Amino acid sequence: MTGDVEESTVSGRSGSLGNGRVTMQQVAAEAGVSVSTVSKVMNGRYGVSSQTFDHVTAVINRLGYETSLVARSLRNARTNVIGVLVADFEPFSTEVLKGAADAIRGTGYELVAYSAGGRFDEHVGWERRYLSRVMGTLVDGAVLVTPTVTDVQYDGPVVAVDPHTGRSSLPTVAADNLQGARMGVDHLLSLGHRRVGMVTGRADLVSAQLRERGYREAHAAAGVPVDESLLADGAFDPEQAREAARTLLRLPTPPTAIFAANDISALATLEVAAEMGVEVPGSLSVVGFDNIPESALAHPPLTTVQQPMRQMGHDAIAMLVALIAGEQVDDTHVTLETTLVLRRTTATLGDAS
Amino acid sequence: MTGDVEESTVSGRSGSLGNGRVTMQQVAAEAGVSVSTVSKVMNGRYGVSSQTFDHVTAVINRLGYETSLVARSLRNARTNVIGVLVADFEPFSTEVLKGAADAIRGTGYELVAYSAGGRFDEHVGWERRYLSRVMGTLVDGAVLVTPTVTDVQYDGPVVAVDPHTGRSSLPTVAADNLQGARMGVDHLLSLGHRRVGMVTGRADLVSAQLRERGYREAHAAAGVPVDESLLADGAFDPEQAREAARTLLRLPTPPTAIFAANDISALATLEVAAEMGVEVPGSLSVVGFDNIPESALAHPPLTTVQQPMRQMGHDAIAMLVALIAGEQVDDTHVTLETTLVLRRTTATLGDAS
DNA sequence: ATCGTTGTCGATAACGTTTTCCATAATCTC
DNA sequence: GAGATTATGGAAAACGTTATCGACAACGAT
Repeated sequence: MTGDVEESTVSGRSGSLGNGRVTMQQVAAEAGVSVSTVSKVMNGRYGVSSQTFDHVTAVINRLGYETSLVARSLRNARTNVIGVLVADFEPFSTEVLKGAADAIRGTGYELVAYSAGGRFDEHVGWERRYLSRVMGTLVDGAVLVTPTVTDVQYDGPVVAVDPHTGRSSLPTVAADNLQGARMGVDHLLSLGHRRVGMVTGRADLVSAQLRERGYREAHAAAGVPVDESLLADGAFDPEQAREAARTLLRLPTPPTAIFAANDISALATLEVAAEMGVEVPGSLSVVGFDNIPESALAHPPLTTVQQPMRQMGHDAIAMLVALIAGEQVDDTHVTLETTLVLRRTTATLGDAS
Repeated sequence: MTGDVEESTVSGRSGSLGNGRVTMQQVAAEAGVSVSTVSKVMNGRYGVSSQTFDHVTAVINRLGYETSLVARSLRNARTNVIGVLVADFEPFSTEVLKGAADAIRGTGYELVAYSAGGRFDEHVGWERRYLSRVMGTLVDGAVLVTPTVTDVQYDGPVVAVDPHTGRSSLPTVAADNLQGARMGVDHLLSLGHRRVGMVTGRADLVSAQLRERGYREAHAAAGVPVDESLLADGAFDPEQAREAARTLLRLPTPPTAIFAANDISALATLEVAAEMGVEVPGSLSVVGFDNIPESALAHPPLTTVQQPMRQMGHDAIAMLVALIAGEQVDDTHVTLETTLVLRRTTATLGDAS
């Protein structure tokens, strides 16, 4: 009656099949029942006596049977997997991934990450092709974390986590670039700075445009006119940002503060300042945008506008799960607040410390 | 005869099916051929005239048909996907992932990353369960990048990228911890230091043991006796490493150099030195291990022993692909050389700069 | 004693491919 | 022009599940 009987019967039989894996048929044969019954046992369905349940369970364990997920997926037309497509494993997407991994817990979905491997720009439309390939066959839904996702269109359950756009045809989770930039520049202005320079970002990205707009709006709100010569193109690129910072600091009357569209750019600005012997924050205040991990380690530690990256990943998954479940999602364009992280690169104007 | 005819026939029909995706049946029906033929066209198999080939291709494009990967996998008993299991998306595993993503190109495999989401230690044996679940059903092979993979056993194509062990029952790609540690300590010794302290790592990990052994061997080779009071337990933990560094620097005759088993520990040591007013590298030289991205940003930038993380990911994939193909792999325990990255935390003994 | 009920279990048809094999039509050889 | 060869297309069986439904025994109720 008990399980001991199971243990003694047919021992090495399962190992006989070449390379393969134990199948449900084999379990059924071994247990002397039908595959239907084994299936029921595996899924805890109603309609099997506790006797046979125990018996089949014992056989399953003994044979080390694991259900074939592809067969199940084929049959059920769903995979219970959510895919996250990242352009590359850089700090931003990695943080988003962590948030997503956190949010996936308890949803019944598995999370897998696909990386385009950096070569993203080479293949325009990669996202599109990726989506048509894996959606509905490998994953039930997808989160896109790619730099230029704006033009992607897709009808299935897909949400874009977008550091660079507030809006797209896809459901989106993004940070409030405008508000963040305004806040960062406001901070500088309230410190007494009147000549605030800006290292701008890639002109084609909405995020960069919004951040510049925030810069202007902050000035307008404070009644400070914008000196156009104080804006230099950094293009979200370290090298170009360095160049932009140099341009700014070599001005006849250089700015006393610089707002960078990017932490990368802000870090570059810091380097240039150090090169030129400009004290930060003594003679120059700097504010960045993003709050990538490196910012805290810079010298001095960078004051910056933080995007809630983990939160973005989290919310994206939550929204996607709702979307897949067919629930009515009220707002498909979530905008998350940014926060100002005060560190040591800003000081009141004229303050030598 | 040409393709124009295709464009004009049946237009909106494909959109009629509820949620679904275009299937091969539909393409076949639409093109007026059998599914076999469509399959042949999709896979470029022999036995279809160029006429029908073009015709079917046109229909495929018009309907936007994509082959169902799960059905294909079920039929072929292979998925053409390789999985990488990481404990968490921290710097080390992220770098490995990049190397892997790079190596996967052109192999015909797709790469997906699974994260245990940090909660790794909570579930002992997670790797085991993961493997039995996904292997042979979602992936054809797997790379394990987990902290304590030593005890995992599995017969399928699996290779472990292991920062902490030179050997395990699984095929392994690892860095040469012994040689690296010896090199790091050697550097210190050759700079004239005679009292070299060590902040050791987690005693249960082979990597930590090897690094300590390297420390001792370097001393032996240089004919310098090891003062046991100069070893303090850092346990690969920031807090504990700080404590260890404090202990070392408060010694009656403190060390003039410290070798840390870890960059994390080295960074902690740097902090403690700053706290206590000990000049680096003026009064204290420091060498770390790993070369995580943060090290370059520390102040002063950390001299450290670099593990070739990208390379490890790359080699792991290469080996795994060979394993899956059933090729004879000569050495299943690859050990990669480490290199010393000289930055600014080391100086000759007594040199005030 | 007969007739529903319930409780168990198994046959079977999908799911969307790929592949092997067979049927036909077209072409070639003598 | 008859038989053999070659091209082309399709039928059907698998891959390993799950869900629906029907079969059957055992049982209580009338």
